[in-house]
Amino acid sequence: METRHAVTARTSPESARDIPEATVARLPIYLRALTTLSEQGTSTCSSEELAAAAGVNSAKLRKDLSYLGSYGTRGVGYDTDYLRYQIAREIGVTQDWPVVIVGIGNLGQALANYSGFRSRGFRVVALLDADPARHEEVVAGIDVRPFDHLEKIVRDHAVAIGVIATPALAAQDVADRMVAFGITSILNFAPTVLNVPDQVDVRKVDLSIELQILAYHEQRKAASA
Amino acid sequence: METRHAVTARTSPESARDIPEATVARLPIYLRALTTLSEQGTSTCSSEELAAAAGVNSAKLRKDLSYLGSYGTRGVGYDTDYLRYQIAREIGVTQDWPVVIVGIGNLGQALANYSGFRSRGFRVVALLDADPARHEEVVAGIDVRPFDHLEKIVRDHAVAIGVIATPALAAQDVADRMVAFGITSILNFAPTVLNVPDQVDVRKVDLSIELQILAYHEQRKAASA
DNA sequence: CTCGGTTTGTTCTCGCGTTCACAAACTCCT
DNA sequence: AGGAGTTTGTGAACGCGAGAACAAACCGAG
Repeated sequence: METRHAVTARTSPESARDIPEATVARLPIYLRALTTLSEQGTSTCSSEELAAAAGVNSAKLRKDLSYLGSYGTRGVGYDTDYLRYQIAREIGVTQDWPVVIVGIGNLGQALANYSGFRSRGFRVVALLDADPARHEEVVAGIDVRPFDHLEKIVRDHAVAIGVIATPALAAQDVADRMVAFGITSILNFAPTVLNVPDQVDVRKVDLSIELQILAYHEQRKAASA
Repeated sequence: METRHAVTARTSPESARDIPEATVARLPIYLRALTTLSEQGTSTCSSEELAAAAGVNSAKLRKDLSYLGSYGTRGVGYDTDYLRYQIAREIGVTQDWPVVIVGIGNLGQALANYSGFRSRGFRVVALLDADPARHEEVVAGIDVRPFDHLEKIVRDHAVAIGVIATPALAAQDVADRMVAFGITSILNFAPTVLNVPDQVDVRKVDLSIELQILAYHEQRKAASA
């Protein structure tokens, strides 16, 4: 986890409170649970209900929400749609985030096709790949373009978020260029530790690491049986 | 995080110590870093070097490793291959883990093709999908088979780990059947909270949640600029 | 208007994880 | 053999997050 810069001193008065990292990581879960509840026609929900839908403790949920403000009504609960909007606004998904994906292998294609991005305020503005053979292709309705176009695309669309879905060897180079062209948040699917400046946020998703963690616990279960 | 059952009392004498969850989550990272170092011809490394390769603090690394035992030499460092083997053994990836993947959409295909599984002790023994139209296909050299075959496959191959890459609506049902047939570890890519018994471990990977977390920080950066 | 029931927001305590700092242990050089 | 220089392993301090518990606030009935 990157150390947050302690420049929380004198920003805009209303968004000054900083939210614990653990809470930030759960807000999207609450958002999804609220959307589900809303689609089921629930207009009001208690912290108990919402917590159950999100798979967390109700005390934790209430504490998390308290960092955003007082959006509930005691004795009643939370207005589903109102709370949903407040969380979405706090996360920042009420606005549109242009995203560029680099590396159109199996995973890159899966990401490009993933409808969950678009519906949550993320718009894939470009798919890039180093392999010229792929530049003919169209994936998810988007042309695959040469990696060289990165700079122009980032500039033209004011892209702040980049996704790396390349092989491990290429990842650091891709990250370096992304940073050089002004991208400040990277979601990395390549199995490598990325080296980036402090101002740049990196989140890593590693499929095989998750499996290995499961294997460890599985081994323990087998050993104690 | 599921609460660990406190049956640590009288298990096999050598693997009795329990390793903190946070450490377990980092062991695969160390494993990868060690493999990289080994491939580069490094036969010995200090905690400082290894920590740099893994992207963590060297004190944290040493403490993590101390839970496994005393595998280093003071004044010298760690033997790369030896330490690598010890971590692999502790995680459990020296043995072979049969894995079944359910849901062969874009993501399922990406997972089936991911070479990082096989090279780390995971073997995909079956690809299942509910859609009959896909049962003709062969993905990554493996036949796609009907979801009904799950029970037989789990029994025949003694599968303990299942991967869910279906749409959100199908995920809970798939999980229920996996559990019913004896699977005790689930890696869930579907954007839903799964309900499973306590003995079953679930890990969740959610692509859009990671992006939303980045968006939150990105918004903060923009606000304080 | 008051009172009982309900649910939020918050305070407090506890445990886990991170980090510092240092003693113990090893190597190498003289 | 002895001492200087490294590097590990760990004890201790610190900070953050989880959960319990409760007071404050709201609704509705009488």
